[in-house]
Amino acid sequence: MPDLKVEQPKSLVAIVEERLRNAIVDAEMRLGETLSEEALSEALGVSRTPVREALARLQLQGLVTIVPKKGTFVFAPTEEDVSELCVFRYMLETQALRECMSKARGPALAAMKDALAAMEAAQAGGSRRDYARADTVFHEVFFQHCGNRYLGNAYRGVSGRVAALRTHLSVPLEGEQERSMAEHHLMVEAFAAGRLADLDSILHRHIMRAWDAYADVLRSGEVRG
Amino acid sequence: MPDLKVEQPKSLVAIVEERLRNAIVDAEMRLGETLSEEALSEALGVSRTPVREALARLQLQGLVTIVPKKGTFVFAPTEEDVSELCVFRYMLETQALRECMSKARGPALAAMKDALAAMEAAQAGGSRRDYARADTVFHEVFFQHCGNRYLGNAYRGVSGRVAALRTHLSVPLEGEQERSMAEHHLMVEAFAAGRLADLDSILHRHIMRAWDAYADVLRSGEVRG
DNA sequence: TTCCTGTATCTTGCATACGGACTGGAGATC
DNA sequence: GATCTCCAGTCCGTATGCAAGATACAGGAA
Repeated sequence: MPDLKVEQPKSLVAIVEERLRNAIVDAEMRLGETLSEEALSEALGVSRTPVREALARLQLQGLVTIVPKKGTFVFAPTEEDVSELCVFRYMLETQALRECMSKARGPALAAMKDALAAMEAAQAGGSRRDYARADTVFHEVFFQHCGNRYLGNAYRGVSGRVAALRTHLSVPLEGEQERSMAEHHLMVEAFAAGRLADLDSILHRHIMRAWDAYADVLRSGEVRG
Repeated sequence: MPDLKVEQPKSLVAIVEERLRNAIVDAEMRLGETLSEEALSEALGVSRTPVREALARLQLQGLVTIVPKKGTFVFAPTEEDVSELCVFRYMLETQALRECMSKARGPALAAMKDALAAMEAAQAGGSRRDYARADTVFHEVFFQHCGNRYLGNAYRGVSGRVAALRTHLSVPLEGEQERSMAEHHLMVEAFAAGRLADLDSILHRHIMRAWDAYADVLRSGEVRG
């Protein structure tokens, strides 16, 4: 018998969650913005129940903050937050890369090259949002091939924030995107060559430079509602 | 004016979540056991809504599995699961210890000693459940003092599973608890002396030995409902 | 003016109702 | 006896209603 498996239609909760997540990550909403369950449910054309459940999930991903009886707000990171997030992210990514290299070097490399191509395409296309998305995909590759689901889950738990910061706080600095591309190229090269130490240091520099940029923007206070 | 701040009564969701979590972690429920939202809500004396929300949170902690339209089940780890979990746990704990040592050595050491004392008390008292709980607290200390909330969150995301395995899969092997105590003592000593490399290797041995024990029990198949 | 207070209106927390999807078993059919 | 079909029971997904806390603001008292 052929494989006739049908995919289940997504639940409303899943749809709402994805929609809201995209709205936050793609900067359709401002950091700190107030969200009302009722307003959202009306805007989305569903009842409050799935909205509420989706918001609860997003809270666990750190994308919104729910204050009892007051309201729900898009997350608003402090400088310290961003710093800790970067440190944590570096820890996860470096570990994931280590696992990738020892367990699934070939497939991981191929996927990284694909993602890199997508980044180049986005850069050529000139859309900052597309570039940020491709960047996100690139880093997700590490976790798809690391062979440890818990590592991947942990990353998923912060990837929303990372991606959101990328979109909200990235400023089109002179040559910034070019430097980012160059670093990604270097990472792929180091990975292909199996130079783990180099890879670590590039990744560290890459993430910490991003942190600098974010911190600058945060200090300038331009992103608050 | 004196400080008269009142603590907010916990929400029903939080209460239900904690209650269910304890029930799973303390092995009041069997691994793989079926949970019905309605049955739970009746047993707990609340409506399905908070139960449902609590179950969703527990799913994100990996303590239950929700199958759409079918039911909710207490998690049932495979041998592979446990292996990946141990690897991941070692990664997190070793990183947390590193941060503790460089940022909050004194307080962390004090807290570890307290936890150790509690473990000894539990051992003297002879309750396996109390010992397992104290063990859990000991390892949580690392994350309370590591100064990185994301690291702590990531641990919270798996600590339920870790704690549950401790209770479900630990068998009172000859001298097992004594060996565990000895290892914890060694860890505290190494931490106090600032011997990070030793600490790492003790921790690694400690976790991997636990893994061995769990795997044995899993293979024997005694824990399934 | 300044401060307090009552109230209108917002928010979420929780309970409940209904319908669709799944499961297991009794009975019919071959 | 084996297999199919139908049906009742159970579960979840979603919508809706009500209660209670939080907030903002108008209006009165000092």
